[in-house]
Amino acid sequence: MASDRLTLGVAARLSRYLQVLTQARKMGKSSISSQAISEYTGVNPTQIRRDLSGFGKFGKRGVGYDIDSLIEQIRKILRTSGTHNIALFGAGNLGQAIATSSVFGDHGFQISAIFDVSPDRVGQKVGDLVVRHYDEFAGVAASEGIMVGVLAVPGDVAQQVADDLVAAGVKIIFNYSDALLSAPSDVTVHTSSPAVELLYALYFYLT
Amino acid sequence: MASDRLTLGVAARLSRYLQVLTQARKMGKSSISSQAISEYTGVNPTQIRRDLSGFGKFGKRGVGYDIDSLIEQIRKILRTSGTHNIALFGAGNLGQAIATSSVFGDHGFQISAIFDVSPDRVGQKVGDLVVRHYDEFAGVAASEGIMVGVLAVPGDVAQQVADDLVAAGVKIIFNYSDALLSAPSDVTVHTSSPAVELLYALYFYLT
DNA sequence: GTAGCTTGATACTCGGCGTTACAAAGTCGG
DNA sequence: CCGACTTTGTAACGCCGAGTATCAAGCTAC
Repeated sequence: MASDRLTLGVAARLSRYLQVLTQARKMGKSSISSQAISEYTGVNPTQIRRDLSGFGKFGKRGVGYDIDSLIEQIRKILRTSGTHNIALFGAGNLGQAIATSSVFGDHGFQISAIFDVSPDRVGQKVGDLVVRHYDEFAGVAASEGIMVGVLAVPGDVAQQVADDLVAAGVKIIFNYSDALLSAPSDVTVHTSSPAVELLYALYFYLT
Repeated sequence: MASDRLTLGVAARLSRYLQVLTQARKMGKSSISSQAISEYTGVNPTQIRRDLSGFGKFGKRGVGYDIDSLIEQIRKILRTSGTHNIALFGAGNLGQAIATSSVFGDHGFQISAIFDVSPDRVGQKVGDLVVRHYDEFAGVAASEGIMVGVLAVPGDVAQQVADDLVAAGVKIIFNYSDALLSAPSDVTVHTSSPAVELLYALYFYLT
């Protein structure tokens, strides 16, 4: 079994290819060249071909890569082929935006529950789901085996929620709040920080 | 003039340090060690010290770095000290979430206008701003010198808005929609793709 | 069949980053 | 005042990822 862990760089690039492929498919394309992927990702075309050819011969010379089959192949490589249940915390503006967007669904992540504490929001429908009270989370986590939690809560309660998630066995926390979160080392915390990315982009524009 | 462009890696890390420092300051801390920054960013402490010491001696041995002055120094290095005006497009759930959040403001980005096309939203107040009609954008861009545009619009109109931004001289586009955007090479397009980042995190958890 | 793409593969180089090690400078407790 | 401890600043070394250049093989189209 060639379960050699991919390097960070390869895994990151494969994920990005996946995004481009998913969108290209939505736009009705059926095949795409490494050159075209390069234009959308900024990754060198040779690098792209090397990344892909390391796992098999997915492309057709003179044509490019078949989008549907390439998506499937990359999903296999990343071991994320199936559907993954995720839980969303916070049904405010941000939570609603996430719940009604297709960004997660397009990549095999199904939001299986939304939690909030506000009585105004609990019981309301957001997308296809009904917002449940935060107290119900422990039970849901146990029965559905939630591994990923998405935090769309205010920064001052984010750590508290994160602690509860860790206690319930969640292994990946996606943090949309601006708080810095502490978690055990076996839990992956990813904090979304648009302003930081913006600073970074701005620097390269200014110089 | 030492306008040597920083390498990609250094600029990216400095931006992340800035996020940690900003949050640490909010939590009332006044100084921080490279070790502590490392725990939040995952960057090697030696690497952090090397990044910083390349520009001057900012720390105190035995103590750490003074947070306020380090933030100022990094801002200087990144040439992003001042306040930057950005324009937000789309006043739906996502747009409102962005407008009322402090993530951009904390890093010197001031949202100076919000645009939408829906009559229901135009004229409404979001945060401190009144939503303006999208048609007004060209005029605002000319008078305020907007360089950064944030797209919180549906995917099917994102490219159209992006084209208008390019025409108005915007140089950095931050795309929250799931569409792939085409733009001239002198315009930086950054697409937020949480699902991709999630896939990436999931891969490393599964293996 | 020929011209023109595009993939697949190899060799080479360069640079970023982790690692290790250590001196210098500060804090803290007695 | 002294000694233990912490933390920065700096240098040396080596690995590995990624860009570059180059070429053969295979597919399409005319």
